[in-house]
Amino acid sequence: MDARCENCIIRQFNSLRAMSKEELKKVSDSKVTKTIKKGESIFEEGDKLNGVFCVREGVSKLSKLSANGKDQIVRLASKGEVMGQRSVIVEEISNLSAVAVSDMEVCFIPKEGIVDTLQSNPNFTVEVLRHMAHDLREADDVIVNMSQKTVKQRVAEAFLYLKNNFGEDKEGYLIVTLSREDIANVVGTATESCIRIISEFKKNNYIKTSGKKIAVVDDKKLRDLVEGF
Amino acid sequence: MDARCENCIIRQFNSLRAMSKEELKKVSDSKVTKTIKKGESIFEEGDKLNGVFCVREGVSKLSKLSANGKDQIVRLASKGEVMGQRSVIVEEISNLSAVAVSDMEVCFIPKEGIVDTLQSNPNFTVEVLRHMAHDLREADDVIVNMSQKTVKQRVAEAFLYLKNNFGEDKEGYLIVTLSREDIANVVGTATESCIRIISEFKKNNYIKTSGKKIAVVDDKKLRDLVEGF
DNA sequence: CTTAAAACCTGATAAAAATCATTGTTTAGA
DNA sequence: TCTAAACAATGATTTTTATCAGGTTTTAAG
Repeated sequence: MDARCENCIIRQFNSLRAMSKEELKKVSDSKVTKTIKKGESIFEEGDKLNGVFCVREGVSKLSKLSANGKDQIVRLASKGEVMGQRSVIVEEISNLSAVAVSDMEVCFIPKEGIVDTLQSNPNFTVEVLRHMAHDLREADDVIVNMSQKTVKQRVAEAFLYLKNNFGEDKEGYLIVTLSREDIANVVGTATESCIRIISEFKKNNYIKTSGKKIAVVDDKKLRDLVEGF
Repeated sequence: MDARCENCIIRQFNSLRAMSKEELKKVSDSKVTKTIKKGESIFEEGDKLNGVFCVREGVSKLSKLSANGKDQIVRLASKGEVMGQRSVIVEEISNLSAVAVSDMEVCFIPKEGIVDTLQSNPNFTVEVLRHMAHDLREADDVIVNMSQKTVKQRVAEAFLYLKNNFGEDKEGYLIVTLSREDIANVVGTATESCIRIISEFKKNNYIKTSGKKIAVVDDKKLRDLVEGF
């Protein structure tokens, strides 16, 4: 039994703590660890998933292809998060693609381990349910942001999100380094528009850049912008 | 025990079918029925909900106020749907407001009935979980639509949605009649922009109107528009 | 180190959408 | 049935955003 993976499961699924020791052992024992290089795909929209993926190291983007050929990034998953739960629970093919944004290490948990526990351990199920209810609430917020905020506000929000959720290095640069195109795809805009806004933020000293790395310099100004001042 | 309400619970919560007879009876017996007039509020963003509301008759809009003062309608709930589940499950204050779009009849189910069953009946919990996983997937789709489709495409989509989900009367007019402002708030646009697009659709004979009632005339053209032709 | 490809950036322009202003039309209530 | 308020519609204008076209810089592979 791999303690790191167990922790990963517990933290990531955010609910597996309700599993009994034996259940957890069973799940953890059946895990398979994979190394994935930046840019490689973990699963694709339309794939049938036979289990869930826990992120141990690195960051993955979960995206959906839109009719016009653009990818919309729906969320980012990093250490301690699980990908593919929904598809496993509803037994549908995946509605999202997962692609590594940095070199990654993920562990795969076959669905049997999950599904069995769902059936037999109500506490576990309630915990998963709580987690999903929380995600759904966040999705409501994203919908409101997407439809009511300007591109500029959404870009500002994206930087604050990256800072608060993934942190910054000693020099203040965001740990998660996305390409301009990826940022545009998170925000739902054209890459050029995104770059223009980044240039403007840089000129205003809201952020600074070094290569493709970005650092938030003026938190407050970005927050004000998001709030509409 | 009120058979109509029982049906309402079963269909709406979409998962309560997994409840045992006794559980269902207990829940149904504790129900309170309310009549709500068009325009009246059922609950507000920020309210603490002590139970869920089943819609028996009429339609309600579930919306969230954005920073710029506009309401974003996140979904519409009609006969057989439940409002407030998420807040009850995660025991958080409501993130949405529910306002009647037509005269309504709703029944209130105190949270104890739900929460007890969640703890004790794994099948029920798994069903609720499935339902929520499904909603989350739909939310992903909405996010992609909002960020990647034009306002015109979203308006077209809204009419198709209203037709397919709530139906039309003998003359072909949509049963759910929303104000232009409400349509704009579903689509996430300015009321005037929405009206302009409605006028254009009318001119092109995609739809026809009679007062504030709207009828889809050319399904295919609207679908083509949504798909980007 | 060289070089090709990918990523980034900027300007010009066009298209989409929001806003402001005004008028016409419905609707509900006195 | 009259009237004020709410709603719908449209024009003019501005702002926002996308698109196209062309550069420069960065990156990775030989």
